[in-house]
Amino acid sequence: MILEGGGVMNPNHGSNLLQQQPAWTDGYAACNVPGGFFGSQWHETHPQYWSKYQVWEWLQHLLDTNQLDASCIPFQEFDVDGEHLCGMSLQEFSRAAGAAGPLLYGSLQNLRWSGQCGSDLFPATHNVIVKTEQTDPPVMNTWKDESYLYDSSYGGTVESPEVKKEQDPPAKCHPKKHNPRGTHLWEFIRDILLNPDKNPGLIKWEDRAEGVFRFLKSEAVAQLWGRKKNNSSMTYEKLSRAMRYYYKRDILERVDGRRLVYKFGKNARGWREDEN
DNA sequence: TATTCATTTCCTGCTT
DNA sequence: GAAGCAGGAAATGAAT
Repeated sequence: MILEGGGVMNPNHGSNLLQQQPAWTDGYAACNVPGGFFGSQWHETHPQYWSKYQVWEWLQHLLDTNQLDASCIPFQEFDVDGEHLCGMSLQEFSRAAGAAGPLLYGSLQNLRWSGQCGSDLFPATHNVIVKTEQTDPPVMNTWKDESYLYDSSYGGTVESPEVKKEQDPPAKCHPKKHNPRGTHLWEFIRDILLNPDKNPGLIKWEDRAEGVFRFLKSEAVAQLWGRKKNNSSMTYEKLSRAMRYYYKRDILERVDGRRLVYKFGKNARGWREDEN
């Protein structure tokens, strides 16, 4: 292992990450295909010009910011590019995503016409004037300011736990108990597995029914995770350490004798085919 | 301000 | 010898 500063722990690690150019795009250029994992980020581009993967990133962002389980949004229903997405009606969003449909629709319309997804995100869903054409430029540089990210406040249809308690039995869509930092690593891994068309040979199921999967490009996954966390120094070695901590929490189970193979445990949710 | 949580980083030893 | 795994220890940063 090569240590920063000649083997001494660098006290400033991560301090300059936002200025650093992600180096991983070089090493995995084979994956840098249109609509793949390595294009520009969704918030840098107008929704009309999103690739399928950017649509997926946007969905993931909504899960993160609204503290929703991945089961709230069936990603397979959104196997479309930005142009197709922008053409979907509120009814189509509701049909595809159920209770989360209006949230998705409102967020998208907000992005399309105001270029923001801040705290007034959801109210826009009720007063959206659907335009039939637009000529916004593909790249909206103001969106590069990510200060709006991780804003979880909106007044949508997904009720607070307090409201839920007095109403329906446990619904599919509910806020997470604790997930202040957005997607957990295991959820990130799971979502790659659940979206094989967005997963250019990074991870594959070994036994779908048992939740056994294998890393095909371990370092590429680590770099992708690092990109999500704004940490360009992420490696598979570090990622795998985080994975091993999941053993204690029964989120993952050990698979003895097989390299790069993991198995979802009883506390991992949303990976089973019949769960969505 | 202290605590908790979910990593992240570094390390040693072991296995493949 | 390289790569990966296991797990201890400490650090980090955001949320509570």
